[in-house]
Amino acid sequence: MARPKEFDREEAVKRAMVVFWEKGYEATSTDDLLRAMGIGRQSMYDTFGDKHRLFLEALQRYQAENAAGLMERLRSEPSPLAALEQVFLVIANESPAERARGCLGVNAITELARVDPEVASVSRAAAMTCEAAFERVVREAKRKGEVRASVDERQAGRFLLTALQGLRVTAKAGASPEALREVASFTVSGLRAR
Amino acid sequence: MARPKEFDREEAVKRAMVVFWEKGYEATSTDDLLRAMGIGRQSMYDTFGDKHRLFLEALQRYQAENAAGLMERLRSEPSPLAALEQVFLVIANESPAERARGCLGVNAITELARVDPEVASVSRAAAMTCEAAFERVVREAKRKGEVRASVDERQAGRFLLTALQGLRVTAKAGASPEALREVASFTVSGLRAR
DNA sequence: AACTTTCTGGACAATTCAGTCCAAAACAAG
DNA sequence: CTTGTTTTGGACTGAATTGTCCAGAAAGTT
Repeated sequence: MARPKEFDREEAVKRAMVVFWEKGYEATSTDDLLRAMGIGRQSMYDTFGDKHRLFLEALQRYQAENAAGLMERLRSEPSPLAALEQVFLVIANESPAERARGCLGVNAITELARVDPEVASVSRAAAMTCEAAFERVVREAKRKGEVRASVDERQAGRFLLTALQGLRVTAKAGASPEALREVASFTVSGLRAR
Repeated sequence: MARPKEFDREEAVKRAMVVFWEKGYEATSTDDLLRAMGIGRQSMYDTFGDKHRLFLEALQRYQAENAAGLMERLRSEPSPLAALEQVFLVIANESPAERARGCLGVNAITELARVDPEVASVSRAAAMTCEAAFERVVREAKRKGEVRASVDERQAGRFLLTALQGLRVTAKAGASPEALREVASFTVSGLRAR
């Protein structure tokens, strides 16, 4: 055996993730990444391969964390519909800096999905996970009578993911917190039993 | 007087627009642009200033055309709600290449709004125009009894723009036409009077 | 303590980038 | 046809890009 790495791999990916998140893939230089990760050039290439591989790893980590956060929030309230609304309201209540950052998943899709099959594949997998989570919540909400029985659960799941991505774009475009809150409430209210 | 330009300015912007649309801002090189526009380097710099100015002009032209298309489609059906659904269904019915291209407006927001005030400003203006158009249609739909009277028109307008942007992201992520159609219908059905 | 393996950091190479310069060509007006 | 102005295209520049090389340092193993 020999000398162990001086840096923490997880921590390094996390820091690279933030840079990609804020600047996008193309606009991020390897120097940006090295400075943020606090490691040397060779260490980066040895450990992660190249910029593209590092990006994929950062994206996957983001999607995993994001999905976990989503599911936790969906279980945080006794009322499924209230939890759902909470998921959307969280975006409206973020700090201006966080809202401007947007969603790394959405950013990756719009910047790269067209020409990068690996990014497209990771994004599709993450989308299915989120849709399924939304679908479960809608089913539960129907069971509790919060959502009309006529609502198709799968369609609703897909709709909710689309609405969430749209809200991320709207937030990044600079919409006010009040406007975002209105959209959040409106989105959920479309499902509500009346 | 002296020698007139050999190329058509409008046509050149249109071609540049397509390149930015397909590749994004950072990933587009000036050479890409010159080849697509079919003009020389100096002509481009003389006529448009620089890459950034050219992008802004292309983005503004896109937003103008996009808004005009949206309003036309919103007036294309006797039923406001049917016209609204049409707006969303059009995306689902585009060719795979068109769906993968996404929306230049959305792409510009996610790639640049955070660091480019001019892009942010153009995007906000376009958003207001679209929201207003949606708001008018919702008002008309309420008048005709297609939409519940309890629906707030402004909120609905904002919601619809967000949903449209989300659909553009979902489409770019590779969702099937059927899935997109479902989301389109579901989005509109949330407003429908029952 | 010696040896072997791995990590590290700085220098380096080859492209590629946006933007400028300049000379020659094209065109309108007199 | 001459004159004056503008366009045009190719060569050029300096900076920035990603990725490699190499020598020395650090650590585990025996």
